[in-house]
Amino acid sequence: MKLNNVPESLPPARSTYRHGDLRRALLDAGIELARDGGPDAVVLREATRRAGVVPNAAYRHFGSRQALLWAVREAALAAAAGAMEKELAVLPCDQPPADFARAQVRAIGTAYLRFAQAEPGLFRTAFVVSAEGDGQLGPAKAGASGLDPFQLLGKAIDRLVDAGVLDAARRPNAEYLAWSSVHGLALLIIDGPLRAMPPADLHALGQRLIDMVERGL
Amino acid sequence: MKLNNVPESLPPARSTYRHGDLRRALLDAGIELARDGGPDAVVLREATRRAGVVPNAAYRHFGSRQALLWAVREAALAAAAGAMEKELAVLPCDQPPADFARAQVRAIGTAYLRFAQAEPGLFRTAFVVSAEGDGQLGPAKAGASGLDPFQLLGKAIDRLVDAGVLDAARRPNAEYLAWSSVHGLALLIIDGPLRAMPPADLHALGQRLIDMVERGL
DNA sequence: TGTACATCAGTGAACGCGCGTTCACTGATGTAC
DNA sequence: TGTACATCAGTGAACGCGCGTTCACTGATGTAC
Repeated sequence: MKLNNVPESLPPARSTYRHGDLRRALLDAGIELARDGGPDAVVLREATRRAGVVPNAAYRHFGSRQALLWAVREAALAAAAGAMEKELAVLPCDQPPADFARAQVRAIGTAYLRFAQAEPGLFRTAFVVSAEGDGQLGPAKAGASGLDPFQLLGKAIDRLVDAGVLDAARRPNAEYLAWSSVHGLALLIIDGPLRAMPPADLHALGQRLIDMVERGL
Repeated sequence: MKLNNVPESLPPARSTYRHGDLRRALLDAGIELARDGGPDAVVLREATRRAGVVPNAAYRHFGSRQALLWAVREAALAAAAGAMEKELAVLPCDQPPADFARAQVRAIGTAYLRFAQAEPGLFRTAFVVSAEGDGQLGPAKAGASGLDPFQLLGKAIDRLVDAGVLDAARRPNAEYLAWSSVHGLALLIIDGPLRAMPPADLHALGQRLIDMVERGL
């Protein structure tokens, strides 16, 4: 398999001196790293390696490792938002407003859980801000609708109020209650004691959790 | 301030060749590190430094860094269990069984949230198993009652069934639903978007969450 | 259309860091006689 | 009660690792004349 003189499994050596779009390549590599190992796996040197470039070349495009990590996180948030929008898009519109509003909230919760299971690394990169992140997290990036995952949830809960399903007095901070439940379950699943549960059971448990939130909110 | 010739802020140099109880000292240092920085901060070299001992001395007592981390984690779990037991102990017993059972579940949830806020580093060490932990986590260590936090929750939910508050059909896996909610909120608080919320509001939100779970279970 | 030049993306080499872990050692302790 | 000795807790020195980051550079590109 040694058709050329570069070690296999390395990206093909560039023929050009300039890369073309190194920023994009580094970001893609970073996303791949996050996908496989979560935020801690997003490492400058490995990203440059995958892009077929010398380590310090990254500094033309990202001021620091943190800057790259933030960019990856934005991509992860956008991916999560996209997953939610996709789940919302398939909902039938021809139903009573109350049912529709409820279905939207359920869809968002379901999408959150599905995303966590399908892409645990990206999920952790998007939503498990490590302690050193502090207050530095900028405005989260959006899906196609221009809304980030948290805003999507907020809007869905607003619609619950509009449809008369949720008492307006209970509205304030309700998104945090819903988010907590679904976020906690996601974590128990992706690296907690629920790791070993079969996917079908996990889905059923997720739906029970969402039932619980719907009833309890 | 240089009364002796050792750098300040270092533990006083031992006069004896043997340490006395190095294992304990390393464990204590590890717990302190976890308290300040979570599981990732539990670092062999720093623990030995704090114990006033050369780095490799640790290997007389712990086979690896992981072994120390597990010991610290057990201590953190025991601390969490202890906090729950304390919260349970102050509950008045002279109330209807249904109310009592409910109060016990609430007490456990409240203690969980309080523990997360009071000791975020230990909380993360106990309950946020990093992905590389895999299946290696042994049986969790216990509080005074001999039960770990999860078992305490399980028993409390059993009592909910016994008291007729929770339908037996809903019992299976119910602890995971409750745990998810409270676990998620704890994480949103200790290193999520709720970091900045005033403690009083956080407590209120926690109680609303527990209300939600109680109603929705 | 052709040439001089400024720009700046990627190179090459090196830095200091702290980590986990291994090796052969030394010297205080407690036990057997 | 005193001495020889085995045990094994802690020492000293070193290893290799991968990381983020800085420096002075080089050479392809695109623009101005």
